[in-house]
Amino acid sequence: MKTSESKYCKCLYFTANALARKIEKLATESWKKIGLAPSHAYLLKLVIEEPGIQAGQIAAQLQLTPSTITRLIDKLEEKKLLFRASEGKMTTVFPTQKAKDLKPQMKQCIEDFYEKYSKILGKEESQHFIKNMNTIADKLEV
Amino acid sequence: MKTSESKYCKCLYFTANALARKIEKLATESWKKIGLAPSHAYLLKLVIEEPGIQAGQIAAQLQLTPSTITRLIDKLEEKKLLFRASEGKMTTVFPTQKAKDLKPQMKQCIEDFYEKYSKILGKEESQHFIKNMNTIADKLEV
DNA sequence: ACTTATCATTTGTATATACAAATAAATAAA
DNA sequence: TTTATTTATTTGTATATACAAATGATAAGT
Repeated sequence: MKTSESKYCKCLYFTANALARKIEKLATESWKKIGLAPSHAYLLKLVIEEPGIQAGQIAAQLQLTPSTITRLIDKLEEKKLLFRASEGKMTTVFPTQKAKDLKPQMKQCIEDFYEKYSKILGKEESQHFIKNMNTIADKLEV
Repeated sequence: MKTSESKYCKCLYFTANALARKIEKLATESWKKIGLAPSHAYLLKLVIEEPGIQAGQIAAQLQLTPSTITRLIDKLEEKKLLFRASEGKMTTVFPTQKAKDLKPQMKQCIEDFYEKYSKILGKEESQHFIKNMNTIADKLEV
């Protein structure tokens, strides 16, 4: 059933969640080539771009709670894609060589995802929509 | 950090998820009065409106997988808010009296949520935005 | 210097969600 | 009528996420 045909299509909660799930699915497809869940992929990308970034900063950038970041880092550490280095009470995170080697393929996945959705939604429209979502998310900030 | 300040604010995946989480939070607040998670609340509302609705139809309406619906019904059954009645291979679901009694309070929660977000986003804008999300979700339909 | 407060991270626990496999019922094919 | 196929739901298992409490490290107050 299409979202707009659902009884709850008028509800902000329902609509936003249904949309996020569909986008998640699309993203998952694109990242499947390198066997990473989208959230893992974006965290890894961040660490590759800023080696030594602090866990707390990752949380802020990805807008996830610190505990979620701990769990994500755990998984990526298991996969030997990054490692922690403690500095006092802080935890800093670095990419492994394996992760660095993945960089071009990751870029490919991102492009793939971008192509996929802009083909469906249009380049202009999707950019505009993303901006729109950001504006609204910022307004909802507590 | 605001969504628009994140490094990933240009990414559809990231933005849609961050937004959904913020909206979830807002909705959770509104439903807290009667101690229901938003997803539970919407499922229950659906069953109250259509007593005897089939599990599969609930899944279609809420755009969740059948297994997720099973789990949600389990929880609501534990709370004595609804009950299953098997009809052959189908499962139909009915609200209990307790659920029916909650109806006015549920209405209140929905209104509260609506007031909350339209105060922040504007009535017009939020309606428009919801429509926009539906359109996009439909385009992403496989 | 010692105690207390604060801060960053992790752990314990709980929830929502999904996929794949299992089950159970209804329908079609033989 | 038995067997095979399809359909609806549930179960087993796994993931992402969060909140609250615990831990460990620094900083502040005395």
